[in-house]
Amino acid sequence: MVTSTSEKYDKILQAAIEVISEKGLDKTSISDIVKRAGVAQGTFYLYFRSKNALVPAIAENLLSLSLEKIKERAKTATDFLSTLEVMIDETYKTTDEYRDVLVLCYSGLAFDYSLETWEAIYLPYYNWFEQVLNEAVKKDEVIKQLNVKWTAKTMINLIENAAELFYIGREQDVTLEQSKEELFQFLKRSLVPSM
Amino acid sequence: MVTSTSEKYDKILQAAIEVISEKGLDKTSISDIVKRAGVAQGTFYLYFRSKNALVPAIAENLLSLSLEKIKERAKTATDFLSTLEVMIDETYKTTDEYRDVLVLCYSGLAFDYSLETWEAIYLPYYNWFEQVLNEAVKKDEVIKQLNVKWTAKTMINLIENAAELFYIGREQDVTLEQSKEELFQFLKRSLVPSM
Amino acid sequence: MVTSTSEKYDKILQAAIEVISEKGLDKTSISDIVKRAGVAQGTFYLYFRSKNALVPAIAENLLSLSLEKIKERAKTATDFLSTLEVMIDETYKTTDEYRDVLVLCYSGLAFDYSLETWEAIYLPYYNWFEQVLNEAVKKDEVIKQLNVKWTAKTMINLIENAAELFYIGREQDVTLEQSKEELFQFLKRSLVPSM
Amino acid sequence: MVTSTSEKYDKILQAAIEVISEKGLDKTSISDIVKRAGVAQGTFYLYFRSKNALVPAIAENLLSLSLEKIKERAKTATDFLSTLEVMIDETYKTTDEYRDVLVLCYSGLAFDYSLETWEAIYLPYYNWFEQVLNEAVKKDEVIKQLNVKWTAKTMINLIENAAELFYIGREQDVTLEQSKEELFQFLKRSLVPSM
DNA sequence: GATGAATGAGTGTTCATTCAT
DNA sequence: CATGAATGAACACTCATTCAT
Repeated sequence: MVTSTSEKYDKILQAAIEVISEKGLDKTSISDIVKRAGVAQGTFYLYFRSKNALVPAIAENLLSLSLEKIKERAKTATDFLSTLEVMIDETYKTTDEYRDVLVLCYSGLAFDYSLETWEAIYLPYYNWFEQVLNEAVKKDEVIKQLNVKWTAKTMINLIENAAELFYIGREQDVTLEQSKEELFQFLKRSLVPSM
Repeated sequence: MVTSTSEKYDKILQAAIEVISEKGLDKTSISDIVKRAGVAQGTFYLYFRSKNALVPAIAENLLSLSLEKIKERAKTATDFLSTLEVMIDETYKTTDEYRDVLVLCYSGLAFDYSLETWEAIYLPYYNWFEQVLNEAVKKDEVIKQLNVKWTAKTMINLIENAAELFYIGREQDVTLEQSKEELFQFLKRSLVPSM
Repeated sequence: MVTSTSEKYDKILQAAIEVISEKGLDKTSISDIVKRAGVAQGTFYLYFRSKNALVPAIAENLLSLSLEKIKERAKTATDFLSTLEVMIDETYKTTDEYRDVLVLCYSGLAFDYSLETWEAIYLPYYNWFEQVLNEAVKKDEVIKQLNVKWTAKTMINLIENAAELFYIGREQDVTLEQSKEELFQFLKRSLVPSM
Repeated sequence: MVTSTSEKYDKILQAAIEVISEKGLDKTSISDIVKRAGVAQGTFYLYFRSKNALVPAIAENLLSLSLEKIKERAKTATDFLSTLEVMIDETYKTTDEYRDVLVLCYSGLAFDYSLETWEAIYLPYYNWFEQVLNEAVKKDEVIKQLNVKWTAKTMINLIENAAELFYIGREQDVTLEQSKEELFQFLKRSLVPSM
């Protein structure tokens, strides 16, 4: 996953995100994308091996943006629960903004990519959150009997899913605040010592 | 979602599940499916509006099968946690058996279907589990301060995701038993009163 | 061209005229027609050998209707020019009412039918008008140096074409009355002795 | 109607005229055409929006060829009747050479094209002949009481129809010379002052 | 690097037609 | 006569990809 960021690469990637948001991956043609990006048909293939190669690239782009923001805001968080709040809030925000492209990314495996690709994309996020959990364990902010690796992955997935459920599945039973709060409490109960 | 179960419909659906399991949706042609099903090309379109219409149909088929089994086994469960165990166990089993088709279904929204379709498919499962949760609340088996609707949806999603993570994401850090146990404890801590 | 007029035959033919008027021949499927006619798919083939067989059938239907009316009204015409006026008027009327189907019929040969079919359809019209012309010659109402057969065919074609030009080609330069009058004078000048 | 004449465009168009002449439009597949033209399947769609888009393109091609020749030969014509003779002769020739494709073109409206398309194709022919008629009026070669626009259109149509009737409808009653002569006299009587 | 004309394999879908009931 | 489920051949069209410039 080389993030060779040239001007054209970015143009194409952003155009792809836009067009796919509007039409869905299937109905989006390379022709649509290059037209929007303002480059030639062949130029696409200077930056992406194939149409399908877009999906992980988009995912990486969005996920690293999102992680960036989370890390930034988490700097000011003094305890684990504040960090958790930041993660939830930021994940909901990203999901709201990119909901149409995110269904692609969250379900990337529905497109025949090697797991390695996706592991690689999520690794920085997983690693960072494992670290957060480990520190929380040390500080007795969360219970000790956790498989940290499993918990990190599962929680990240759960948060993404809850957001997806809210924005895309359009739960009509709860408000945004209620959804986030319910999720927060759900996780807190599971992780934080009763007293 | 009319479950008009004619002989041909079933033949085609089962053939589709088989072929898609082997080749993935993209690389599966209608021709592949009808050949396997032993019907004519045009017959497919008597039962499915389009190729994409297969996805919700498959999802409904698998989910209702799975729910059937869960309900059956849950009959013998005396308390909430036993029921939870059954759900987890059965979800992992289904995911194992149909992993390649399930990525399609779990990520159904990546294909341009109306949410209504998916809501309708999941509704029986959601409804059943809401009922289970409500009874558990009554019996003080789980905490009272739950938004039952939200919790039902989220838990079902979480269990599916954990199974997907294990089988498809191929977690290498935990065994099957560990994964299920970790999940069980995670949910138990969040739902069951401390003592 | 057997005009075996059964109830279903008529239903199907009328339905065909309606649907083809709306969607054009190409985009009209047998399925559309039988649905409109309220009969079963297979029933169509009890009355028509194929989809293409509809075109001459429609043509015959419309042309014989039109000829019927012309003959009826021509009975009261005392001279050749009155008869000509009736032909023009009635042809314009039919063209107006069935313009969308008539393009099919007027250009029937664009569909691979044997000329014999079309000759047969037009024969009664040609024959009747030849007779009219012959009588007019006898009565010195038209010039003598005419090839009657050629003139009959050509005039019928010309009248149909002028009507088509007016209604379908949507001439914007003349009114309905002007178009008919211009045509009438055009033919009169060519056929009627100067004094 | 952009006559972007690139090499490939011409190759495809000529191939289409040939194949359609042999098999008719319906039974001609794009595959037939591109094989004959020696280009790839997809190349067809770089130059024609669809299969049906061939029809006006062919019509324009043939009509402009025909008009070219008429204009050329008409240069030497000293009076209106000579010009008329040229038109008739050339129209019969074109109809003879391209009879199978011309039925398509003469009946273009049977294919769902906008009238504008056909108006545009015929416009140069109409315009040229209107001019011819106007000059003839000035020179007292034809009668004054003509609606020139209507007459131009109608005469062009009539000539085309007479030729079609002769070659395609296979009149068996007259020879080529007789048919042309009959037509010429028919028009002459209608247009030229008696003395 | 950038272009965009050309490629041609690949496939979903339609629909006229048949035939067992 | 009537039905309508089943057929399966046939095809227009798309589009990811390449490559000469």
